[in-house]
Amino acid sequence: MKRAVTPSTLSLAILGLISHEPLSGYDLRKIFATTPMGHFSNSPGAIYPALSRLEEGGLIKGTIEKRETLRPRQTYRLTKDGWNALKDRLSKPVTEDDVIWRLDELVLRFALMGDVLGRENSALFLEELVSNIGAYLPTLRAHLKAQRKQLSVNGAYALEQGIAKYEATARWARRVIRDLRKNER
Amino acid sequence: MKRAVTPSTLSLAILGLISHEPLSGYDLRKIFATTPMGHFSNSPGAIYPALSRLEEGGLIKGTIEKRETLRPRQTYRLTKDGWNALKDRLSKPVTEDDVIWRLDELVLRFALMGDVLGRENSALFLEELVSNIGAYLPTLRAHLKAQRKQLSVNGAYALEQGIAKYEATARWARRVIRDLRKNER
DNA sequence: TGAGACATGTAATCGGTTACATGATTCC
DNA sequence: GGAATCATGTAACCGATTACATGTCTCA
Repeated sequence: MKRAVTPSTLSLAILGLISHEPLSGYDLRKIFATTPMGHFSNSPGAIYPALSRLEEGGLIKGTIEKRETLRPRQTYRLTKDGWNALKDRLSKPVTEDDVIWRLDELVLRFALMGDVLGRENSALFLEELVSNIGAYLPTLRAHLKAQRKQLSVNGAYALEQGIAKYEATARWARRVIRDLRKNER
Repeated sequence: MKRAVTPSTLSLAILGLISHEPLSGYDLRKIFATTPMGHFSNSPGAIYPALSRLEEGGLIKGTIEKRETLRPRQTYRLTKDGWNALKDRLSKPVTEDDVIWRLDELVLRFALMGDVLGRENSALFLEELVSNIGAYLPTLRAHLKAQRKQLSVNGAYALEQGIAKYEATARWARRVIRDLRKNER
């Protein structure tokens, strides 16, 4: 019955969106197709199998609306296990590996955690993010300095793009931390 | 004999690195493991099969060094077809889809194109990039404005991170364009 | 003589992509 | 009645991940 659910980014996005309100596969496709929500394919070949896996894993439960008609619409909602799984994935500490390999997923986690973990925990998450970026940036800068000669001209510039991207993300995070704490009530 | 080669990002990275100097699978693994070169797995299960596919496709050719010994080292170099394929992939126009879905691959293309396409073409590539980012940013800002109410607090902030990332990349590109043109000789 | 770097591969598994397939409902 | 939108799915294929497997060479 219970099937292990692979913690893919897509499954996290689905859990997060469904936690907000019950959604059908078609709804999810529309969200991915028409909003800048992460970068997920809106192809049925990705979404419907993912929903099946989540349901087999016991994290979501589908209910058929408008039974009677053929081509019924099925909306999914989180089960208790699903809530726990979502909370776990959103609460994981931020690692330097996340910063290097999965920055987009970290931003997705932040986008989804508001309702689940609250404002102050969101701010703490961003503080972790800033601190990990702060730890990684010197590595990047050192690499640029040490390898300048071996790197091609364009290669060195590309590295600078990576550095600029992280600096911009850290600036954004610091600004949002202030905002979240200021508008606290 | 000739096998179609899927244009994955990994295959582009391999072609680009090999174009610079002949490399073995182990060399590639080391580069992916120890430098901030794109975000590629250094696992043998990804690299050796990719090399095989490229060789079957006639884009690269391996030569065994130190034959005699067991565990010989094999380095690969581009064939004429490989050069053409690399040039083609680096010369493709920048689309808005690339900007939305494959920004990292665009930066990789820039990093690799110096020797192949030259300085002025690199600058032209960045101009295309800047112009496509310029076309996409208003869409993103409009979405933020229009959806502000529907979006969760964190969701709106996350969108702002996306905007900040693109702005930083555009700033970087404009600076590099000036640099490339200034240091021209 | 043992650790660690050098060096290349395979096998099972799995998620995503692409393409295909089907049918209902709504609106002009 | 035809187009567009709503709505769900399957099948073939393929590349990446993970884990396993093997053996060499160098140096302390």
